[in-house]
Amino acid sequence: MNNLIDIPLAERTLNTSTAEQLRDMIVHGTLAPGARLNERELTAQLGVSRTPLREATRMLSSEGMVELLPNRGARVAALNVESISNTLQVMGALEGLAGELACINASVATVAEIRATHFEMLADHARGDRDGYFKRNQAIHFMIIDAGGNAVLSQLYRTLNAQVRRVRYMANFTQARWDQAIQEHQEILEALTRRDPARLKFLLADHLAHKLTVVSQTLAAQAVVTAQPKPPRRARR
Amino acid sequence: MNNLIDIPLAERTLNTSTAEQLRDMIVHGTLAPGARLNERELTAQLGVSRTPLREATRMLSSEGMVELLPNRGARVAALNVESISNTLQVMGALEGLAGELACINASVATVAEIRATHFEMLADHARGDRDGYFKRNQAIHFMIIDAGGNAVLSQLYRTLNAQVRRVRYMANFTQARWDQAIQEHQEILEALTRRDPARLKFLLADHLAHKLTVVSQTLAAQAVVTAQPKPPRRARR
DNA sequence: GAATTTTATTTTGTATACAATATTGAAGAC
DNA sequence: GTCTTCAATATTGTATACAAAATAAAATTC
Repeated sequence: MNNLIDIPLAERTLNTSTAEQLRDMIVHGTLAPGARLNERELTAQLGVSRTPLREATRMLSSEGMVELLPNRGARVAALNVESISNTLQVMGALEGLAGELACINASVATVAEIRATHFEMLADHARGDRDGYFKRNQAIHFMIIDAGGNAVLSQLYRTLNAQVRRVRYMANFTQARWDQAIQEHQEILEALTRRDPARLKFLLADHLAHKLTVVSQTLAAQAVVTAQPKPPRRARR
Repeated sequence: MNNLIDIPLAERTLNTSTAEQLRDMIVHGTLAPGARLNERELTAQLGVSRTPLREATRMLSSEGMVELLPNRGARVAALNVESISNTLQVMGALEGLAGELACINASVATVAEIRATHFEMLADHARGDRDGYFKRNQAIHFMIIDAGGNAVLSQLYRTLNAQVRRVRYMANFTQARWDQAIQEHQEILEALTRRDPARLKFLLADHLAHKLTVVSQTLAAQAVVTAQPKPPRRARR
């Protein structure tokens, strides 16, 4: 008989992949904050029936991506300064913990890989490649988080990070701030290399606090982003 | 026209209440760690159809309460020392943050209410009323968390707390540990009253570390708790 | 005209039907 | 006896059908 433990080789099912697609659409802004999720439209668009679509939206609601309105379906969670600030605060606490854990648990190979990615990020910075920079930057943060070896922490961090990624703060990311962020990353890498948990914790928290500043400015600038208006309905009979 | 913002007066729907029932069953151990969630059985038991039941289990999977096995449904997430230890570590980081925030944001009235509940908890301790103690204890921790004024943090803490509540660690909760916990709570209250964020953060983290010890012992003792065996199937034709 | 009621239509919530996969038990091979 | 093979059954995944609620348009009142 097959043992229950060793089976998740598994093909995925529609609810999971639909959730992934919706998450992407929300992160990329295709589904704007506050937008209603119309099941008929989305089923047509994604080519699935209502059942897996609804299961997907319910999963997203538990992740905080969408809000459920009883008898009115779901809408994309709002993106205001307060909710993002709250999220970043929590991420700061999680990064702090991850930093401490990473100092204890990170293998030499992992630190080496973080260092390598750090230099690739410096290259992106030198070239002025912002997209590249953001990718490496994310990768470094994920590696530090994962180096802690706490799966619950990693999972939670990713969920929260997706929320923050919904804010497109490129515009408010000045060259000066970029240079400063690079400097901060330099210190982060040094603290990790020296395995100095208190220092690493402080630096990561500080780094995130600066990010909060940039994101807040962005949100204040674009004020409340809402969904586009609905098209008119066709005439009766 | 009705504004979208002010509507969630709302009656709840079946998926939400079913999720609540399942969560309770899992927390109380009616659904043991590792147990498969049979849809036919559960629909009969809860009196709902498969659709809301499935939506509920999908929500629970995003909360980490159950695991989804593609084409094999869902099972209650395992309860091992590692996952609980991970969860408690994260809760510690969150409590630390909450403590700092509470020192800044808690109203005088809130602190007074926490103090009042603290004394009721002392009464429970004096009477040896463990159930009462656990309730007040939970209430105090939730009040501190909520006093921080970070809704994301509150929400996350509650989700993680539900996971930990699945461990019934009463047995390993000795009188000595109980007395010590009471002492720790005394200091926590004092730090909050003095609005000393660093101290409060330390105390809360320390308090949770002790809890981890007790929980670990419990889990080590009862080893791996698994589901009861299945009843035999009726004969063919 | 504006405000209100009524009716049509859409949208969501829930149940069920059908299809695909997994599991079980029995029959057969050895 | 144990190990395969195979068919019956159960279980899950997905689509659809039906019911209830919400929404929007039209009709009515003032």
